[in-house]
Amino acid sequence: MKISAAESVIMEALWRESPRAAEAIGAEVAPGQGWSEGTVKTLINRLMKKSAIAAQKDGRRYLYRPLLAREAYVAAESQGLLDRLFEGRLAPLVSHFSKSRKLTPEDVEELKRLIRELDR
Amino acid sequence: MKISAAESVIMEALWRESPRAAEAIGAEVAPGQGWSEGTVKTLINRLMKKSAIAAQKDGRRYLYRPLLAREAYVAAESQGLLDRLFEGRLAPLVSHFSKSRKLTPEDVEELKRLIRELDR
DNA sequence: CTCCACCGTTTACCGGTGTAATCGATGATG
DNA sequence: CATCATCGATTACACCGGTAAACGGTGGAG
Repeated sequence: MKISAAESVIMEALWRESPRAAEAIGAEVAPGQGWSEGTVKTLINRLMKKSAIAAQKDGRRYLYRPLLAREAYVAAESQGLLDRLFEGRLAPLVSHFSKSRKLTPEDVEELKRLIRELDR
Repeated sequence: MKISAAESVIMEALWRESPRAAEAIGAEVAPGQGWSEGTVKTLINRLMKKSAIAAQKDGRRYLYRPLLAREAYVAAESQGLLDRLFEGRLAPLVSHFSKSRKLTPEDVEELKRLIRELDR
């Protein structure tokens, strides 16, 4: 099941810390997104219907935690982008960024390090 | 204005070859997507409203061509993914792929080549 | 025991998207 | 010239997503 953009904001909050109550999630993300508490509740419910998160009772409230791992989500999204725009391959994407000069010197340094590791 | 997934199929066709008539676009993409000709027309119209493509009259029909450059579209989509999932930086994305072993030897070779070029 | 505050659930609504049928103009055909 | 086949334009409609208010149960306060 696809996670929408707004839903992913909730997921990110839970990936940062879980389990947490709806109130805590709202407190963290609602102001920045300009959301009301009601919006947070709706998104939590939709994520439960999609089985992306689960709830465990804690007294009178629920604590939520992710069922979908961030790794899996990131992998699917990234692969999707590569497939749609770069024939499924990573090198053309890197090439795109290098051409558009969006790489900081630190990026270049880290890329070099990664490549070196790949050889071992 | 945002280009939707279905619309991007039309864009890709026009990026491959333009200007072209609606019929030619449909002939190329409709069967693969399971679309009728009507669907192609609708998508073309929406892209015109979004000023992502333009039409020039050619006798009794129109020929369409992209106004939005593929480069710009790819750049926006890619940056969006990086921002949402990798703190806006490229290195973490590459790291993600290397960790999940999604890199072919050719990918690694090409990445090395790219990195070498970056130093110059 | 009663009422309230709180929390999750249900319902609402609008705009966008996927998918398509219908309409209306116009060039081609008999 | 009248009719037909074609195109693009208009309209349709259901579903999803963003945003939120209303509803309903229940634990705690008086």
